[in-house]
Amino acid sequence: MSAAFPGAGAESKADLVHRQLKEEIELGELAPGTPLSELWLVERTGASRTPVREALRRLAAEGLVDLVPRQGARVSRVSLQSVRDLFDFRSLLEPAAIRQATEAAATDAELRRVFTAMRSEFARTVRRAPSQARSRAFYELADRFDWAVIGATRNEHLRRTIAELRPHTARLRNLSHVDPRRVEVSVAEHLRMCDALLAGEADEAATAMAEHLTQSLATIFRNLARAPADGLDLLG
Amino acid sequence: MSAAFPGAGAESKADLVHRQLKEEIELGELAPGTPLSELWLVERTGASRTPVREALRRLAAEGLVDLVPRQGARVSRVSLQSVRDLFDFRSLLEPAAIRQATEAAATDAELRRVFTAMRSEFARTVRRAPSQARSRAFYELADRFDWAVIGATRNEHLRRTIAELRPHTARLRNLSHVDPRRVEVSVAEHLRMCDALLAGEADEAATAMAEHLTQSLATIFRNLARAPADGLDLLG
DNA sequence: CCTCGAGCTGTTGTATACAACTTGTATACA
DNA sequence: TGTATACAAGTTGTATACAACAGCTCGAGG
Repeated sequence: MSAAFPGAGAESKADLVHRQLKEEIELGELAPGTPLSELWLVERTGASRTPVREALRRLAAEGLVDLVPRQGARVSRVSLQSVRDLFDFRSLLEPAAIRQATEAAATDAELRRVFTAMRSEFARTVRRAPSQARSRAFYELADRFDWAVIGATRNEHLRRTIAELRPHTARLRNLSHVDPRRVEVSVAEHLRMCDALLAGEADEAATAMAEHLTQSLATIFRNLARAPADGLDLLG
Repeated sequence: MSAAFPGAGAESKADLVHRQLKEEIELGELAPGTPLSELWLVERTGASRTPVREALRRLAAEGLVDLVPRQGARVSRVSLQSVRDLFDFRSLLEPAAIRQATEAAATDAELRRVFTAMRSEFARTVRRAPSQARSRAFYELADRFDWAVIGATRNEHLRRTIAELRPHTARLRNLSHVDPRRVEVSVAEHLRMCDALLAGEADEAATAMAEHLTQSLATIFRNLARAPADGLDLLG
């Protein structure tokens, strides 16, 4: 019983290429602006042009690839303005999402269990000595937190839209350099969100999320001013 | 010089099929649930399977088509829950958008001119005697208003997301029956939005938009309860 | 009467050949 | 020297053939 529902067992080649490329773009292995010729991707992935094209089109719809007709695809560029836009938009969506998650948790014991466990993990993280490993562990945990919030979001459109923004955020993190001191503060922000969510205080949770995003953006900009990052266009 | 920027002059067959299908779905000519076999679309449009597939994939990304792997595409279904989700999401996005538009108009004379002209048109509409023609004219005008707001939205993500929701809203209007009395009220709501926007009162504009959306949803549900609409699943 | 399975039919997934276009280069000319 | 033009290489857009899979009918067996 490997397939839970029809068509779930098999991953099409288009899915495969899409997933691979998405991952590489997210990790920054394919830098912004990198040309993605269909033929090159055919050689690289072993698939034929048809699934490669489909993957590129899908990535373009997600904003990870810029597609110019009759000219080809490139990994989408990242400008200062696009970073601002991304975080402004997240500041609109994610407070609303955590508000819905808070309301959902009020009547869903399993959800409360998940967030309680996460709260413990965040608390453990903050007691560890600063290190590369701790930073990695924290961001992995923060990712799981974000996905949990997304999963608890009732509104289909809201859920899908936030999910689509995540690769952009992840890429930004992998393109810029991590500030170890940021981890301390960010853990505190996540603890605050967990507490509010578990206490059923939707407004407080939303506020905490908004401030968390504001702080994240500020940190990114501060670090960018200091260390003019690798794959970023600083035009905007 | 018909092409303002590279690749703008020619519309690919994929673009064509996409646009045609989108329009037919929006108008309700292709009812929710209608199967969209690739071969059938090939016969219908004259294009080959490759562009047809691309169009279907794009429509699926926009949520207008449901795509089941190895099984095919259908025009996406509309449930009561999906209508609620749509309007809840719009209530989150569009007040923010009109807020940005209001701020933009404060420093953009051309934008003010556009909205002033629209205000006049709305005022003219309200003085006409109720009729089918007036309803059509009003909705066409309301559409232009929405697009103007979208166009004045600074945030790229916000703009794209709202634009992507519009076909869903339009389809809903074309699937259900128009209530002539709603026009009266809706015109007033649009006048209020125009006034606030032109006066530079962003909060008032946002509030007006939020209430407008609330009223729209309420009307749709009221009419649906009375006249169980044609192409809608009433499961949710 | 019901269940199960083989085979058929029609569908989507994939590969590939061909057409149309864009860009860069080399050459001719003012 | 600068400019325009024709050619060539490489790219994407499109059509189509083939492969793999899902659903169905129909008959055999219990």
